[in-house]
This record gives sequence, C-alpha cells and structure tokens, in this order.
Amino acid sequence: MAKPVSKSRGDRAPLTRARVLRGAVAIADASGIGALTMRSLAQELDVKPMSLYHYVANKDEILDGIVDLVFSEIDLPSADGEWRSEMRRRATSARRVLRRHPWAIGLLESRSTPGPATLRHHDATIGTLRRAGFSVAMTAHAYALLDSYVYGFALQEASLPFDGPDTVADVAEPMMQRFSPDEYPHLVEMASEHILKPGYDFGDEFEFGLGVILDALTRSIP
Amino acid sequence: MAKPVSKSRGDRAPLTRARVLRGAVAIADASGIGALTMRSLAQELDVKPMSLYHYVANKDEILDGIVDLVFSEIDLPSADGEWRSEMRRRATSARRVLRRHPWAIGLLESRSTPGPATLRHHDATIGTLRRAGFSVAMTAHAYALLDSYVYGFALQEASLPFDGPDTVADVAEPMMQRFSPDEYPHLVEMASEHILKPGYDFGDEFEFGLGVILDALTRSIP
DNA sequence: CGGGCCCACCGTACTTAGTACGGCCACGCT
DNA sequence: AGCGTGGCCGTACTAAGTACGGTGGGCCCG
Repeated sequence: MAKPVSKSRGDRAPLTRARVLRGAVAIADASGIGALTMRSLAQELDVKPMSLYHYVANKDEILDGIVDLVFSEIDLPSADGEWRSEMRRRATSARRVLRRHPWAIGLLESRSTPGPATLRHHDATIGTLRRAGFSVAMTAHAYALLDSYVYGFALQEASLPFDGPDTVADVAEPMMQRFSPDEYPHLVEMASEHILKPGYDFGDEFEFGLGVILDALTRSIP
Repeated sequence: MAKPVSKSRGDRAPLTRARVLRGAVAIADASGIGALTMRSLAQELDVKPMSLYHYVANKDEILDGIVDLVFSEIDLPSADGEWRSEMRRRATSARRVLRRHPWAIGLLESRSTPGPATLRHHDATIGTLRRAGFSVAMTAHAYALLDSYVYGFALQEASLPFDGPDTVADVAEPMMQRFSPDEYPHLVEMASEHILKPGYDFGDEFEFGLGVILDALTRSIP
C-alpha cells in the first residue's frame, strides 16, 4: 500500500509551457534540431505527444519559443557601462550561447516573430550605443555590422566538422585526400601550414574581427 | 496518330543529377526549403518519387548538392585583380546570391561536406588574399572576418519579414502595436525615426560594414 | 531478324512525424 | 453526491523518406 500521492499519474512535475520549451532546448542541444519531434519531446517529459498541445499551439510555436529562450541567455549590455566593453561582452556572450545551441542559428532565418527576450535584447543594445553618442543612423550601421559579424561567425563555427582544438587533424586528414594540391593549392597551403598546426583554434579568430570592428566604430563617434 | 516519340513515357527531358538539383533549387526558391520534398521534387520534374533515387542516394545528398550549386553562383575573385575590389565584388555577389536563395544560409550550418564549387571558391579567395601580401595567418583572420560578415548579414536579411524597400511600414506597423515605448524605448525610437522612414533599406547597411572591414584589412598588410 | 539483357523508371508498402478530434478521469466546488 | 473543469491521452489521418522488388522498352548480339 503505497503512500497515496495527490496526483494519480506518477508523481512527475506537472507540465508547463516553460518545461516544454526547456525540454525542447535540451533535446536540440543533445541531438540536434532534427531530433526534436513532438514525440521525442513528449517522451523526454514523460507524457504522451498530444499533451504538449495544451501548452503550445503547434511545433512552430515551440521553435519560436526556444529561439527566444536562447536570446534570453545572452548577456544584456548594462545601461551604465562603457559602450566598448559592453559591446564586447555582449558579442562574446552571444557567441558562447550560439556555440552551446548551434541549431538556433539556422532557426533565426526562418522564424520572423521575435519574442520578448529578443526584443529586450535589441532594445538594450541599441540603448547602449545611443548613450555612447552614436546617432540613430550610425547606431543602425553599428548594430547591423556587429550582429552580422557575431551571427556569421557563429554560423561558420557551427559548420565546422570538429568541436574543439582537439581532433582537428583527425577530421581534416581524410578530407585532405579529397583535394590534391594541384586543384586547390591555396586551400592546401592554408590547411597544412596553419589550420592543421597544433594549437590552432578557429574560435580564436573571433577576437581579431571583433577588435577590428570595435576600433572602426570608435572612430565614428562624433 | 501522334508522331512516334523515341521515348515511351511522354517526351520530357531525361532525368539527370543536374536536373534533379536544379529542380530542387527551383522549389526551394519558390516556396522555401520546407516545401522541398522528394514528392514535390518528383512532381516538378514530372516523374515519380522513387525515380529520384537513381541520381541521388537520399535527400541529404540533394541538400549538399544544392548548397554547392549556390556556391557556384558566387563570383570568383579573379586571380589578377586588385585584392580590395575583388573582395568587394565577391562579397557583394555572395550577398546577392544568398538573397536569391535564403534557405541556403540555414543549410550551411548543418551540412559539413563541402562540394567542389565550394572548395574552388575558398581556394580562389584565399589565393587572392595571399597574393595581396597577407601572411597565411592574416589571411585566415581576414577570411574569417569577411565571411562572417557576409553570412551574418545575409542571415539578418533573410530573417526580415519584408522583402524590399516597399512594404516595410505595412509589416512593421502591426508589430509596433506589440511593444509600447515604455517597454522598448530605443527600439521604438530606432523604428519610428529611422527604419520606418520612407527610403530606408536594410540592404544599404551592407556597404557600410563592408567598407569598414576592407579599410581595416588594408591597414594590416605588411 | 529475333531473343535476351540492361537501365531508367516506377508501384507498393513500411516507418516516422505532425496534429485533428473527441474522450476520460481525478479533483474541487457546491 | 452530483457536476463541471482542466489536464492528459487514445485513435487515427495525412504527409514524407525510402527499402525492395519489379517492368518494359530500346539496343546489342548473334
């Protein structure tokens, strides 16, 4: 005679919209966005597929939701910090977050209804730039430039076949077989003399570009 | 009594791998990557679904194939041009191509086996930078920066809900209802004072950032 | 000229996924 | 006790990827 539990079905936590979205992120992180199905999500949450529809209208709403959840993980620039360091912090944080959730990058392209965290994020960033003395037009330029760089870098990082500075050579070697130095001489030079060298980490390129961009923006404050 | 055609089934062109891939691009361009299914593609080509499998192993191979096809549309930098103008031309062309095929951006993240056009493209670009006097390491920096910017810009463009400078206000107006000036003051300022002004075109931001980047790179040639 | 072979194409069917529709059952309120 | 309600689910339909095994018309060989 088990102690009577208040709820009949097991004693798992009750479903909520937040739990649904967090579960979806967990699945996408672990196995890619392709593994996120209503059925796999239901299983993760220990319910049956149709139960999810009491918290989201359809799968698209889940996708919109997890994109906003990802945005909420990015550091907001603080209102009173120095703009350059705040922008650097924001960019670095955004890259780290998108590295943790690489599937989110591709989703940005298809989802066009930003959630509240996304809007808050944009608002804070624009605010920091405006307070730094950038005109409205210049803020638009700067923001487009910064975000393009961050997103594009994250996109390139995500499409790399390896994951850290560890197994670069292992993955690249078989690939090198595919193209002879005659066909792609510069690619081979770049690979053999630089990228395949121990210690090379594509992620380190991020700082260079970010510095270039911030320097250039500094010069365009009135 | 119809003129006897040589082939029994209708007189449509015979299937080829190239025709399959071109058809796939056509569908993705017209209706988005979501509308590209083996069945829709078969219908487009006037065959039955299973016929496609004589030319591609599976759908993934089609996705890899069309990404490479997209790359092949991007202008290669010419070997003997001035590096700055060649890089500008390449970037501009890439943006135009990715605007024509926005679905390709999201695909870049998931596909990690570059095709021949992709490799040729990278090789030519690296070659131009090396010939301009950039060191191997600096070329890696420059290329990462340039490509990040181009991809990221294309990604942002693709996620805009409108398509040209025409219906910006129409789309943005209802969106403005969702956030009050109290919640997102800077966003509202940016929208009302800049982006919603007639004549604003996000695409114009591209030149600014590209110029900034090319200027910065110029300064880093030994 | 006839028979066989091959290759391009296809029919059928199985699996997985999204989701419409209508229950059903425990709880709490009266 | 009856009843409503809210949270969960069973069933089933549709769409999509693709395994597997044809099949039939053109062409080559004899």
